Amino acid sequence: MPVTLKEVAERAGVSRSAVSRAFTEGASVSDKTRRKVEKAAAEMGYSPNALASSLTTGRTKLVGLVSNNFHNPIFLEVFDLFTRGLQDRGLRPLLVNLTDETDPAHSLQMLRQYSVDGVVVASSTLPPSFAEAFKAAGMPVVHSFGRWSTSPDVHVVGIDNVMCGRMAAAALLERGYRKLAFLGGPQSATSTQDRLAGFLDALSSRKDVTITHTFAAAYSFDAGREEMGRLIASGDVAEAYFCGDDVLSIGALSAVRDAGLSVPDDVAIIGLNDMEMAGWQNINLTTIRQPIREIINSSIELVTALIDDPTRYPEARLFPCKVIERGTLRALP
Amino acid sequence: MPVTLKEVAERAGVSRSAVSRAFTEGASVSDKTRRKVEKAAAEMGYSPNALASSLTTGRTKLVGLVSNNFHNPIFLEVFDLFTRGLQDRGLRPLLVNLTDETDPAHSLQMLRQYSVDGVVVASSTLPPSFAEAFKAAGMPVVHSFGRWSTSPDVHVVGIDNVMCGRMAAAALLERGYRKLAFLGGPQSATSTQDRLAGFLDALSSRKDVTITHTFAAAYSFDAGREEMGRLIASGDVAEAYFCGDDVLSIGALSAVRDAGLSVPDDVAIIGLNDMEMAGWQNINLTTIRQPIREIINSSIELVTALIDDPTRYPEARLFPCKVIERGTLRALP
DNA sequence: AACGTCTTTGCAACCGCTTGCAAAACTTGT
DNA sequence: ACAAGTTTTGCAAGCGGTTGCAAAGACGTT
Repeated sequence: MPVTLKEVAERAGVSRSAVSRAFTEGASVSDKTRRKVEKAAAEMGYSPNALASSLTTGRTKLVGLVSNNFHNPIFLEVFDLFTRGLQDRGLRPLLVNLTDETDPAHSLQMLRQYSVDGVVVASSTLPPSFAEAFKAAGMPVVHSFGRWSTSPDVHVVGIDNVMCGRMAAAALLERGYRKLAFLGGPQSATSTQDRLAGFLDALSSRKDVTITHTFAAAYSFDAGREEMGRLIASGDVAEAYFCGDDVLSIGALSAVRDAGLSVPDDVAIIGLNDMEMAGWQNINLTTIRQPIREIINSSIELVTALIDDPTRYPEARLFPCKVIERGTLRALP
Repeated sequence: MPVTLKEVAERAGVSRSAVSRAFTEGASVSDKTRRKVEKAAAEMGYSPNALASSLTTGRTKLVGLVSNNFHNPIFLEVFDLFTRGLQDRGLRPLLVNLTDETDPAHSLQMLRQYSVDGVVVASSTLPPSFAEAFKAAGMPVVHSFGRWSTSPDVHVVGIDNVMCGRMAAAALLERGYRKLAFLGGPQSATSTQDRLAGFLDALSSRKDVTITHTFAAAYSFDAGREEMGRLIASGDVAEAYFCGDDVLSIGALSAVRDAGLSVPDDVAIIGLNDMEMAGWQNINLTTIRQPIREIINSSIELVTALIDDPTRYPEARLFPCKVIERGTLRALP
């Protein structure tokens, strides 16, 4: 049904190679034949079949965009930035939803079947084994929002979660809070573990502060609300909470207010991410901003570089976070 | 680099056709050779190149998922459901982000280059011309969340927006509100136009109600907040608002509360969509539920049917909506 | 053992495009 | 007008598969 190279060639009165060359950047064609070809192509509405050409060039311009975060609103922003960034560079995102998937084998196979040029794993909750499996299969991979390490196995772009934990601790201390707690996301997520580790580490030498920690079942409103509800019901409420993520914080906030407690007077909360919603006037969450735009641009840049040079030595790119002052912590003294 | 059919054939000691057949459902192969092939394939880690086979079969199992709604949180749910639904049927979503894109030509070309088997346009704000352009190019298309019509040009799956407008009007009337208003999304969106039309129509015969309407610049929190802020500042506030969408409603709610007015006593609001957030305790928005899960499943089912039979006559599939009672309208008398 | 029938197999052409290579067509210089 | 050099061109093979067709095999009858 669609027009092929051969038909254009016939119409333009040139060989198939000529047509192919007219559509390939930097190929050797005279202006004259290029024009003939372009004219014929335009008349017939021809555009080259990217899949067929991938067969010989070995490039599909397809990039696997793999994630399992389809319930945290910040990921809508993530998908927006990724898809546009990729499109701008002529790459096409093949979206892979890994919700409920525990074994990389299946997704690996499908990414292979479609010979993607590269893969971006965008998730802070997916175990590193996914990115590693893709890499082991020989694909250029970057794990965005993955765990930092000094000698990473795969390329990682994200933030230093340990540092964020420290930063949260410092912010709470500075403001005079002494009875502190960490309300984390899923305990299995590396991001949760690291944030907690940093938080605890920063406070370890302080004899005057008490610290507790618990985990919510997921990075979601309901999980945050439920966990905070449980804490309140148990009677053991801290002065200030570092919540593992904004959406969790917002759930926690809801539970706090439902219990008739006020924020930040009775309970203070600092989140992490700075998703759009955190700035909404009716939420107004103090939080640690994760520079997702930079992370994503860097990830895209890295994956394209990796496609050109697959032997690059794995690196970790970290971006600095900062506290965004809003209404759920009291002001600095 | 990856293993090819030929290598497997050599290892298994059979012809290339035999290998191909061993991997094709319903092909004629004896158990004996199938086993030989499977063994060799497993040992070598072979999986067939979907792109190469698409060349002869004419099927890529790629489906274009086209949208421009990357700022309305409900679309994260939409993407989740679409990607999983497609994956479950062995189809791969090729995501196309149309933000800032006004001309279908560009996306059309890329969908053609990748010879997608079908296209789903998921948007209530994209003009019908996109879906129509894809269809005109000969692709099976369904427009999810598109405008209903008795004789649609392309297949449409969604809700009856006019009916929703009527439903909102009825809900407000029933509860005794008489000074009503519509706060719509972008005026250019067909969904906005239809919701308004239904709303006005249902109230047209009522001499005892007053109706006004305005439009927000986008389906977003900020736009809703800003528009409602403007209305409040102008002094002309209605008793009850039908907002074109939940996220708009939540923005409006924020403006109302900031102005020191109470909901639903001073100002009542009913939204549309019933996104997850509408149910959050700190938002608790009365709204009209749009059954997105059904819409999406039906869309997927329709697009696959369309792939099998591209001549199907365009149909519109509408799903019923219903009012979800929460806290932003007063109770029924 | 010879026959007919049904299943399985391999050959070879093809899907739409790219590309190394050698021939053809231009330039340029003399 | 010719040689030498530089572009530009087409041929043909190949990318990794599929598939129509005819030959080969398996099987059951007689």
